[in-house]
Amino acid sequence: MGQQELTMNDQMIARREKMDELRENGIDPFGQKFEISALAADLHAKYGTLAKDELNDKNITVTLAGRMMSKRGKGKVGFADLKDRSGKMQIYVRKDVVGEENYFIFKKADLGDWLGVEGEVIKTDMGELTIKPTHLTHLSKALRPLPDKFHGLTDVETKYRQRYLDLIANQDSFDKFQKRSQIISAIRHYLDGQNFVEVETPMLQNAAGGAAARPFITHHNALNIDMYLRIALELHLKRLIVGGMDRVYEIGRVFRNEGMDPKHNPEFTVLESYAAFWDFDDVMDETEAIFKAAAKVVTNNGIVNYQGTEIDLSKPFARKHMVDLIKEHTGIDFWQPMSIEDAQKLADENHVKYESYWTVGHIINEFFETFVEDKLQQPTFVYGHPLEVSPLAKKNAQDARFTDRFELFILGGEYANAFTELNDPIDQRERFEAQAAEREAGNDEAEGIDEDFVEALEYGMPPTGGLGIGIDRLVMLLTDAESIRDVLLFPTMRP
RNA sequence: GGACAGUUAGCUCAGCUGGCAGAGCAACGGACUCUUAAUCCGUGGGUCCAGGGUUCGAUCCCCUGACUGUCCA
Repeated sequence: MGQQELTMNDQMIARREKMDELRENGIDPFGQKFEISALAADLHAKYGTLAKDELNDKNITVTLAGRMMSKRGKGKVGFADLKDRSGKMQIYVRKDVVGEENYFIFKKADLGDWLGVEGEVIKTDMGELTIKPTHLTHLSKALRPLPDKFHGLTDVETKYRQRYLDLIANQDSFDKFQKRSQIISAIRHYLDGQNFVEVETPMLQNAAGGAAARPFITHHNALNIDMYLRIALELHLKRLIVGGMDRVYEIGRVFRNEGMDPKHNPEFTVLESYAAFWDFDDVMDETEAIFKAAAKVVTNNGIVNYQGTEIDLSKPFARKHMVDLIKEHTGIDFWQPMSIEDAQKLADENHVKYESYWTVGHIINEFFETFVEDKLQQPTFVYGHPLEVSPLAKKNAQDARFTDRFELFILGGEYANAFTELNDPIDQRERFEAQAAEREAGNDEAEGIDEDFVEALEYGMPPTGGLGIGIDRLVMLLTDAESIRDVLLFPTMRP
C-alpha cells in the first residue's frame, strides 16, 4: 500500500472506487479527445434572449465540454452545471433520452469531473438556457473534491499555492487573469501599431544595471562565474537603439532581491520601450496612449474604480514639475539657488531625514516623496527629477540641476518612469561614477559602472525617449486587485 | 527586521470559565421525471499547524517554532 492510500480521506476513496467502476464498464476514467462545437458563453449570447418555445422549436444541436460544478439529481432525471473556459451551462439529463447505460455516467459523476455532452439547446420551464443531452461522454475523473461550491475558496494561502483551485472555484479570479492577458495584448497591439519592434534581451547578466535595486545572484557552472538576474531592461534596449533598431520594446520579467508586500513580488513584469528622436514629452503622449488602450479592456468610459476610489483615465493626464508640486504643497521653493547647507536646514526644519552623502537633489526628491507623492490621486505626470536620483536621464537644457525625466503617479503610487535618455557617453560615465561613490558611501542600491554600455554610447546613440511601466501594478489598478499576488498566477511563496 | 491577527472534517466556519469535537456544503446508503446553494430520510468522516510546559484533565492557559495575512521601518 502506498503512502498516499494511507492518508486518503473518505471522499478520495469513494472517487477512486468510482474510477474503478467506470473501468469495469469499459469507460476510460481519463478519457480521450472530444470535439466541441460550442462554448457556454457563445450559446448564452446567441440564444439567451430567445423565448422558450421559439428556441425549443429550432432543434439546435451542439457538443460542449466542461467541469461539473454542481449537480441536482431527481432519480431518473438530473440537472448539472458544466463550466468551460467561457462560463457555465446547465445540462438536463433524462434517463429515457440517453438510455440506461449512458445515464450510468451521469449517476456516477462527481463534482469536479469533466463531462462532454451532445444534445439540443433548450430552455427549461424556469427559462434557463440548457443543453438536453442525447449522449454523455465521461472525459476525466476528479479524484479529489473541489472547494466549497457556495463559499468558493477563500483561504489566501491555498489560492496562491494551488492557483488551479482558485481558478476553478472563484470566477472573479479567473476573470482577472483573462483581463491581465488582454491588457498585455492591448499594449502590444498599440506599440506594434506605432512601429515598435518587440525584442528579447538577457535575463542572465554579468552585471545588473538600469535601476536602483539589489539583484539575485546565481551561478553558471560551466563558466564557473556568478551571474545576476536582471533588474531592468534599460541598458540592453538602449544598446539596440545604438544598433539602429530605432523603436524597440520588451515586456518581460525582472527580478529584485527585496522585501515582499502587497505591492512587491520578487519577480514582476515590466514594459520598457525606447524610441529614437523622441524626447520625454513624446513619451508622455505614448504613456498616456498605452494607459488609455489598456483601460479599454476593462471600461468603456475610461473610469475605473480602485478599492472605492474612481480614477479617470479618459481625460488628459496632468503634467507638473516636481519643484512646482513641492511649492504647491509646502510653500517651499526649490527653484531658488541653494547650497547643500541651505537644503539640509530646510530638511531639518521640516523633519525630513537625509543621509550624509546626500546632495541638494536628493533632498528635493525626498521632499517630493514625503509631502507630495501620496496626494497625487488622479493620473499625474511629475517631471523634472533632480539629476542625482536620475543617473540615466538627460540633463534639462535650461537647468542642469534637473533632468528631462517623469514619473506617472496614480493613487499615490508610481506607474511609469521615463526620460529623455542620456546619450552623452562622457556625462554617462560621470553619472555612473557618482553612483559608484554613493555605493561606497553606503547606498547598496546604487548602480555599478557598466563599461560596455558606455562604450556602446561612444558609437553614438540618437536622442531617444525611453519608458518603463510596471505591468502588474497597471493590471492591479485595472482589475481592482488589492494585492500584486492577485494578478500573478503563481506568486513567490516560501517552500 | 518589528508589532498584531490567523491555522479545527475535503471546503466555509462555530467551539462558553480548562471537562467525551460541532454546523452548513461536500461524501456514503435510500426516495424523487423541470432542478438551480434542489429537497426528504439515514450514515460515516478529525495529527484541533508542530514540539515542549502547567494541570487530575489542554482545541482552549504558558513557551518555542512553522506557514499565512495586515500594518510599520
